[in-house]
This record gives sequence, structure tokens and C-alpha cells, in this order.
Amino acid sequence: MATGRGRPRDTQIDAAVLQATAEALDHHGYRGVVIEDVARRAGVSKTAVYRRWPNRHRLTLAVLAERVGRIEAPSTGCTLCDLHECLTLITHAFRRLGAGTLAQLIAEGDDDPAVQQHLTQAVLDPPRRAVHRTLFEARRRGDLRSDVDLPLTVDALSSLVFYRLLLGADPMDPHEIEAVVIAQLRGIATDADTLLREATEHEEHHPH
Amino acid sequence: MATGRGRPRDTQIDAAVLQATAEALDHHGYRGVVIEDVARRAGVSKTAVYRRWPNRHRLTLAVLAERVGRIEAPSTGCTLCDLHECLTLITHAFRRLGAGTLAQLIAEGDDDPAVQQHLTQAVLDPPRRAVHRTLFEARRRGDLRSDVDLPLTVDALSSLVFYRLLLGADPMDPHEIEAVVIAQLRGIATDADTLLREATEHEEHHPH
DNA sequence: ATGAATACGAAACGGAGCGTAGCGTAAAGG
DNA sequence: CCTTTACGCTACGCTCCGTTTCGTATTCAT
Repeated sequence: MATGRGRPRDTQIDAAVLQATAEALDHHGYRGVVIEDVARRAGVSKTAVYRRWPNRHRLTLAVLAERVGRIEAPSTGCTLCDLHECLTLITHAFRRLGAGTLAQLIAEGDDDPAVQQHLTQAVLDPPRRAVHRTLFEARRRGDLRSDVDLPLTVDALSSLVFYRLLLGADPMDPHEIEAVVIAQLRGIATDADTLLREATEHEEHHPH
Repeated sequence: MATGRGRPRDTQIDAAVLQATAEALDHHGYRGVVIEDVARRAGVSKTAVYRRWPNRHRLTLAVLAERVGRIEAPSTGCTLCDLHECLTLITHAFRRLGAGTLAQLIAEGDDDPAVQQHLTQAVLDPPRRAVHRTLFEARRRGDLRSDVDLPLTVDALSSLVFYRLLLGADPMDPHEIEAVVIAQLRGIATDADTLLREATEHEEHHPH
């Protein structure tokens, strides 16, 4: 890899395989990612796939990481708005991913710590960090009590999104997200009422 | 089935297979439930297994339903205590179940609504109902605001348990459960401070 | 008693899909 | 030119699901 000895890899193959994998993922979920089919649709041999990714788990993660990894924590200064936006972003990103796919990836990591770590790093940490950052900023502004357990609150907020995706009938809708964020804020804010008022004003400046 | 024509089924086989399945589940998780192995350890033919359960998914659910289905909603009259107890029960029941197993079952139901429904009914609904009942009692006592979205609050509380089990490093510990319940109560209670005080008194009567 | 229906065990099978290996060819560098 | 690596093709071994076949056993109905 370091030295350029031998025939260089065809970078178009990487792209084609990732493309085909993404399509299979969207159409049939994780179990639709069948290496032989992916290779054929990419116009590539199975060998070429396995030369780049050690197994279909890692291949799939390579696609998902790009989709989910780009969640940015919003920062408007309005705590309620930021949290709402944050959870909305996560909901959208993971809704496209699909419940079965995520569940399958989790299951596969059950007995292999390395697999589990890759999943966590590539797919689960990014949204967590976004929520954490949002809460951190809020606390820095003095919006949150000082005794709030930040990691636990991160879990409390993001867990709902995953739960509804994995186990619920429907993913979260905007109204539900708002209700949860408000209830949560009442539990951890120094002055929840003021935050709610600020959010209402903010809404008037950025309608819909 | 209605008429007793033909040789009756050996009820010991049912028991032996369920037993063997439970052991496999505890030792190696869902993927350890290999029909051929289960049958052998139960001293039974594979045919006998498939005559009773249509596939390993249903066989596994038959075991889990008995374990998880017996979660009873506590009812001491102390809202905080009841919720704490409720979440603790769920955490214990599902910790034994194992993250990989649950994830695998969810994944398998992805493209088959019937499978998904069986899982929901046998494993996921019981804990949900326990939380719901606990919250319902609390609202009936007037401990909760009247505008509280009960189903959503049920999700908010139980989601955390599942999230930590499926995606987190460790399941919830008692201290974390308490912190979450308190924060949540501040968001939905009519008078959170009084509830907390009651819980403290209750604790003195039922120490440890 | 005899026959139909059902259960049981043993064994073999078909199928899906993962990941690997062997072989011949192609492209790069020393 | 020789070594190294990439590529495609094909075949293979492996695991495990769920099915089928066949001979035997057990029960009820007539």
C-alpha cells in the first residue's frame, strides 16, 4: 500500500461497489447486500470486493458512515430549537437507514467486540456527539442546571429516536419531538419557562 | 388437533425442547439456537421440533415470552418508586435476554409483518404495558399533569432501557434509573417536589 | 381386529450465502 | 525482463435452514 509496486487499484471499482451496495441497502435492507449480487451490479468480480472490505458488515458500514457521519450539531443559541433540530436530523438520517438494517448490524456485533466498535464509531457516535454538543452549549449558556448528568441526558434524548425506529410502529414526528424536548427541558433547565418563551420568539423569526 | 385421532404428541418433548432452547439462548445467544443442536440436546428429532414451531424465530419467542411476559406493574402509590421499580424490572428481564438476541429478532421481523407482530406481542408489549399502567395510576391519583401524552411518555421512559441494552456499553444502573425518572417527573408532574418528598419518606419505611 | 390418522426418529436433500483458493491475464515499478 | 499486485472467472468448502422420505409406533373409530 505504501509503495506503488504492482498494478494499482482501480478507484472506479471502489465507487461502483459502494454505489451498488447503497442501492441494495435502500431497496432490500442489509440482507439485500449479497456480495455476489453487489459485485455483479457493479460490473466487478467478487474478489475485487473482498480485496477492499473484509466482509459485508464492513462494506455496509462504509456506506452508512458516509450517510450518518455528517450530522452537524445546530447552534442557534435557542436551546429548545437546537435540540429539536438535532433530533429531527437524526430521525431523518436513520429513517433512511431502516430498522432492520440497524438491528442486523447490532446483532452481528454481539459476539465480536471489534465489529461492535466499528458500528459504534461509524454510525452511532456521530448523532450522540451532535446531541452532546448541543447540550454542552446549552449548559455553557447557563440554560441547564449544573448538576445535570450530561451523558445520561444525551441517552435519554437520543434513545427515543432509536427506540421508535427499531421497535415502534412509526418514527418520531415533529410534534412528538417537540413534546419530548419540552418535557425533558422542564426536568433539566434552570428556567424552562423562559426557554420556551425564547423558542416561541425564535419561531416567529424563522417561521415554518 | 380438535379430535384425538392418531398418536398424541409427547408433551415431554415440548418441555425438553424449550429447555434446550433456553440453555442455548443463555450460552450463545440467538445464533446459538441451531435447530439441529437443540434437537440433539433435547434427545429429540428435528422433525419433532418443526412439527411444533414453524421456525427458529417462533421457537425462540416461545422461550422469551415466558421470561419477559411476567413483568407486573408495581403499585405502591408512590409514583417515583413505582416507576423506578418498573424500569428496574424491565432492565433485569432484558439483560438476561441479551442485546444480540433482541437485535436479531428485530432484524428478522424487518420484512415480515407477521414476525414483527409476534415479537411485539410476546416480548415488547408486556414491559410497555407495565410502564403504561404505572403512569396511568399516577395520573389517576392526580400526580401528573392532565395534558401529558401518556403513550409518548411510556416510550420516553422505556426507550432508555432498550437503548442502553442494545447500543450502550452498559445497561442502566439503579442510580441512573433514578436520575432519569426524577428528570422525567419534573417535566410531567403537577408537583414534582412533593412527589420527591413522598418518595424519600417511602424509602425510610422500605430501606435499601 | 382392522384401518385411518397422526407422531416419532433417522437420514438425506436442496438451497442460500459467506468467504477462500486456484488459475490465467493485465498493469505498474525496479 | 522480472517481480509485485490487481483483476476476472470458476469452483469449492462450510454452515445452517427448512423439507422430504421412509419405516415404525401409538391412538381412535368402526
